[in-house]
Amino acid sequence: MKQVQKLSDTEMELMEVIWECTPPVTSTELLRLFSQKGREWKPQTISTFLSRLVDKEALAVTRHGRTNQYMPLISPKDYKLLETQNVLDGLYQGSVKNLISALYDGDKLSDKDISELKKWFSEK
Amino acid sequence: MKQVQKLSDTEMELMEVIWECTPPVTSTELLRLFSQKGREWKPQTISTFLSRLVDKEALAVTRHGRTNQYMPLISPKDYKLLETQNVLDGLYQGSVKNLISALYDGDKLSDKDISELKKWFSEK
DNA sequence: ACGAACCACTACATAATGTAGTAAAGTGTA
DNA sequence: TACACTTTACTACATTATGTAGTGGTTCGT
Repeated sequence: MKQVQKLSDTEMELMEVIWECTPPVTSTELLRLFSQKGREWKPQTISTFLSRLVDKEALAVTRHGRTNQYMPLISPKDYKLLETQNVLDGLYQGSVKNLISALYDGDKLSDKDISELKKWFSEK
Repeated sequence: MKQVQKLSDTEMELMEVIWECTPPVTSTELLRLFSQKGREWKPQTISTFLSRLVDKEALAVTRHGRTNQYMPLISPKDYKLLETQNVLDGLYQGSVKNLISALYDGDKLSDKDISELKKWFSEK
C-alpha cells in the first residue's frame, strides 16, 4: 500500500469519481462526468488536479498518443484506512478501544451501533 | 458543545498544554511551560496563537489588569470527538460498524484490539 | 509620571488550494 | 505533408492557512 499524501477536498471529490470508473480514465471523460454533475471545469483545471494527484502518488499516468490515461494507485478502502489510522494514532494512541469508549462516553454510539457491533464482535 | 474550527498542528500542541493546566492560564505561564519543553517562542508568538485560538472559539479570554487569562471553551474529549465524528461521517457514512469492519478488513485490528473490544462490548 | 510588562495590530515568508491562461506536442485529415 | 485541433505541460495568480515575530500602545506598580 502507498503512503499517498493527504488529499484536499476537491482532490478527494475527483478521486471519488475516478474510483467509480473502470480504469483507466482520461481527463476528457472526467470532464464530462463532472459536467453531468453540474461541476463545470475548464479542461486545464481537471488536468492540473490530475497532475497533482499524480504528484501525490494517488494516480499513475500513462500516455496513449495525445491522451493521458490515469489509474488509481490506491483504493478508496486503503486511502480511508490511512486517514483512519492517522486519527487513531493522533487522537487515541492508536487504540481502537480508546476510540470506541470515547464515542461511547460522548454519547455518540447509538443503541443501533452498539447492537450491530455486539453482534459483529460475537461473530469474530 | 462548540463547533470549534479545525486546529492546526501547532495550535493543537498549545491546546494540549493548556488542557493540562488548571484554567485560566496566561501567556507568560505558557511561555514558561513551553520553554521547559525546549520550545522557545517569542512572547508575541504565543500571543498570536492564543488570539487565533480565541478566533477559532477554542479559548475564551478575559482581561485582568494588563494580563489576559485564557480558558478552554472545549475539552480535549469533545474536540477529539468532533474530529472523530468528521472522519466517521466523511469516510464511513457515520457508521461505526463500517469503520470497524474497514479496520478489520484492512488487517488493522490486532488480536489484542479484538479481544479488548469483545470484552468491552460484552459488558454493555 | 515613568519604566516595565503585556497585548493588539500588522507584517511577512512559505505552503496549500482552487482556478485557469499559454504554448507546445501529437494526430487525423485535406 | 502541412495544418487544424485536441490535449497536455508549464506557468500564473489570487486566496487562505500557518508559523513566526516586530512595533507601538496600554496599564500597573512605584
